[in-house]
Amino acid sequence: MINKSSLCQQAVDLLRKRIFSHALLPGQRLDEAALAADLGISRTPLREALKILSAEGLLHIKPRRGCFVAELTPADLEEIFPIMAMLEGRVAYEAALKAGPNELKRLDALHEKLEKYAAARDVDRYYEVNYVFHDALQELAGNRWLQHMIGDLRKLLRLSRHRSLKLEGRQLESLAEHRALMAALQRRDAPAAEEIMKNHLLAQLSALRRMASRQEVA
Amino acid sequence: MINKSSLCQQAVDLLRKRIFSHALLPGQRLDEAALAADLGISRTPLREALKILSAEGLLHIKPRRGCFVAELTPADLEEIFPIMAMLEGRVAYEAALKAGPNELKRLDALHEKLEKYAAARDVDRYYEVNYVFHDALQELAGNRWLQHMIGDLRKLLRLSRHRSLKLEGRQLESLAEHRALMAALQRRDAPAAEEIMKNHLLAQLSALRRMASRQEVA
DNA sequence: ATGCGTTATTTTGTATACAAGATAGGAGAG
DNA sequence: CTCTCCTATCTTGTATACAAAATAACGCAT
Repeated sequence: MINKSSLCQQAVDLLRKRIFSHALLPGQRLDEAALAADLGISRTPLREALKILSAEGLLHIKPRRGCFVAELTPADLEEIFPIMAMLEGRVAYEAALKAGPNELKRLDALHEKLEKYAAARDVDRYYEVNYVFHDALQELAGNRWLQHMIGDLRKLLRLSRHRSLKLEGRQLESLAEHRALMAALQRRDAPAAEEIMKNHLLAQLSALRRMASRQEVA
Repeated sequence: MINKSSLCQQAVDLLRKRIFSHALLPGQRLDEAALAADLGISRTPLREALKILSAEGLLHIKPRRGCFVAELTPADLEEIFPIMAMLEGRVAYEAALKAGPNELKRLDALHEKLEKYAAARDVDRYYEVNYVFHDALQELAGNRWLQHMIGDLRKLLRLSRHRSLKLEGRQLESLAEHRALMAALQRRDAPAAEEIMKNHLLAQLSALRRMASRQEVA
């Protein structure tokens, strides 16, 4: 690991990683002096990093009161997932239009991996490959701003663990949705791809709802 | 004007204003020392402000080389407007579902103003009221994250002047679209409202294209 | 013992000082 | 006269020091 970039950028990267890995928990307060000492840097670049993360929505800065890791409520998820559904749906639409034989091969290879990990009940790898698949699709769509918007929201969603795949039967559903998506892409059926992707995202939200209500009971 | 917030926040607000008013032009380089002196603050809070504006996409920071006002290319607009169309379309959809008699009255009042300023050929006021109308619709939809996403993109679009209304006949078209939107809202026809709003945004892009090609000729 | 007010301490916000990389200008060689 | 390399200067990046606000602690009165 080469430390070539600025300390501010390094701090941003590291804190993001800590937030995503839940080493820093939503709602938690960050002490500047302590964090700076921990990272081995001064408060100046650290504060710049905090401002950046705040602008990204991962932190909330309360003036004169400190910096807190952002929290997503169920109500937030109810808003964010439908937006993601639109954006990712659009990606699927554009990708279907642009998909050449080579790109389809690459996507299909990723899809095969999904099938494999699903069969092996390996939720973590499935999740990971799923992420790569969506990423590959975005690259194929080649819409930088769409990618940017989706990336912003995806970052926010990583604030808490949303492992809807752990819900009984959800992984199979997810896999079926991916299968249908691949079929639509191979048919170059852009509207179908869009619709399937939308429903894929909305199904995730639905699964999360079911998990939440189950936890309330328990 | 009370200076109660932090110097960083004040710097953010002021610089944003300068960018939006085109006192700072896309591509322009910002000298930290000079800017700090100009604002009467030190470089510490100024740099925090620059990081925030960079995260918002209004500035680009090239490490060790300085800070530049962001530029939007026609290609960027081709990507951003369709995304705006989706998001604002969704706002119209949700607003149509939630619209009560009082809210419809308020929107109608704003629409009347639009009609008035259009008749008076007052492009600036039309633009302003148009903005308020879209804002009121977002408030009515009551979807904070949707509002947030749209706000982010709208900020970017303000980097350069996109006065599509100045194009021959465009203002009349725009007005007709608004009229159709109001009608759909009053009918509580959410899908129609969504479609009209989408087309309203895409028509703006189309007008911008026509303006660009006309300028190329000239 | 509890509630309030005052003081002490911690923590954020800002300014200044310094280090290192980038730019510009000039001197020397071809 | 032009190109290159070296040096001087400027600019960004970082650390430290200080001011002001917020929190915590303590004592006092009820």
